[in-house]
Amino acid sequence: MGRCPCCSKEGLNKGAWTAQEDKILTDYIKTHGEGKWRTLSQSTGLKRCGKSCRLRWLNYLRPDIKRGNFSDQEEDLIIRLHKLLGNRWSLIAGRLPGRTDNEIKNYWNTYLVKKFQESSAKNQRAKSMRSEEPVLEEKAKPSPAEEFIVVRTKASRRTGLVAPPARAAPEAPTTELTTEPMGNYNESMANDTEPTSFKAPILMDFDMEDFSIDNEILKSYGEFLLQNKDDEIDTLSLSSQKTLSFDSGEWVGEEFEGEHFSQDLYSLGYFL
DNA sequence: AAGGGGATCAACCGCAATCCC
DNA sequence: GGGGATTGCGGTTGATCCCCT
Repeated sequence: MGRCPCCSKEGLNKGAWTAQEDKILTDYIKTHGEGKWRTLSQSTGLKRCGKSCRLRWLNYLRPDIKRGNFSDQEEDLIIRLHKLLGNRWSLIAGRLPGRTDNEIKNYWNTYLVKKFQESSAKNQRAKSMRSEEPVLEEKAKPSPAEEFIVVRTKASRRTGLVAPPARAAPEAPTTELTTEPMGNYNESMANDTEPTSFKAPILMDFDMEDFSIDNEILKSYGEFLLQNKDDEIDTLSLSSQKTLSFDSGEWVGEEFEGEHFSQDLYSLGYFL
C-alpha cells in the first residue's frame, strides 16, 4: 500500500497541462477508450503519471463536461445531496450530469460554504435583534451547514452511508404525494432551499452488503414529510402522474416496486 | 499604475480498496 | 492466498486571476 509508485518517479512532468499533452491524451482515449491509465502514459510517451492523466481526462478533457456557472437547480441539488451524503463528491457528481467531483468540491468549498456562513450570521443577527437574551446560547447552535453533522471516515469505495433509523417510524395515516423523474427538476424545489427543514441524520460508513441506503433514506425522509406535511408536501407535490404512498413506515408506489430499487441511489433523486 | 490580498480552480498528494500475477 | 500494482477518492496546495486601495 502507501504512496502510488508512479507519483514518486522522476522525470515526469508536473503542473499545468499543455495543449499538446491534452491532444495526445484525447487522441489516445478516442482510440483506445478510458482506463489503463498507467499503460496510457507509457505508450503515448506522455511524461505524466497515470493518475495525472486520469484526472486531466475526467476533470477537463471529457467531451460531456458541462462548463460555466452552476444553475440554481444544480446548486440546490448539491446542497440537498450534501446534506444526505456529506463530502461524497463523486456520488454527488454522479447526480449532476456533466459536472465533475472536483468542480463540485471546489464550488462547495469556495461558494456554498461561504453562503451558509453568511446566512447563518444573518439569522443570528436577526435573532439577537429580536431578543434581549445574550447571543451566547445561540453560539452553541451549529450553522445550517454544520447542523447536519456528517461523521465519516476516509473515503472508501466499499462503503456508503447510512441514515440510521434513530427515531421510530411515526404512527401516521398513509400520506400520499406525487413524484416525478429526476430529470424534470421542479422550480418550486429550487426555491425550497431552507437547509434546516430536513433534519438529516448522522452519516456513517457501512458495508454495502449489509445495508440498503434507500430503505433508510426513505424511512427518514418519509418521517420528515409526515412531520412537515402541512407546509412541505407542496414542495414535493409535483406535476407528475406517479403516486407514492407512505404506509406503515415504508414507501409504496408503482415507481418503487422491484427488489433492485432499493439498491439504486438514483431513487434518491425522487426526494430532492 | 502598482501591488497586496482574497477568490478561484486545476492539479497534486496520500490513503484505501481492488485488481492481478 | 499474498503482495505488488493500479485505480478511485477526498483533502490540500499553489498558480493565476481579479478587485480594491
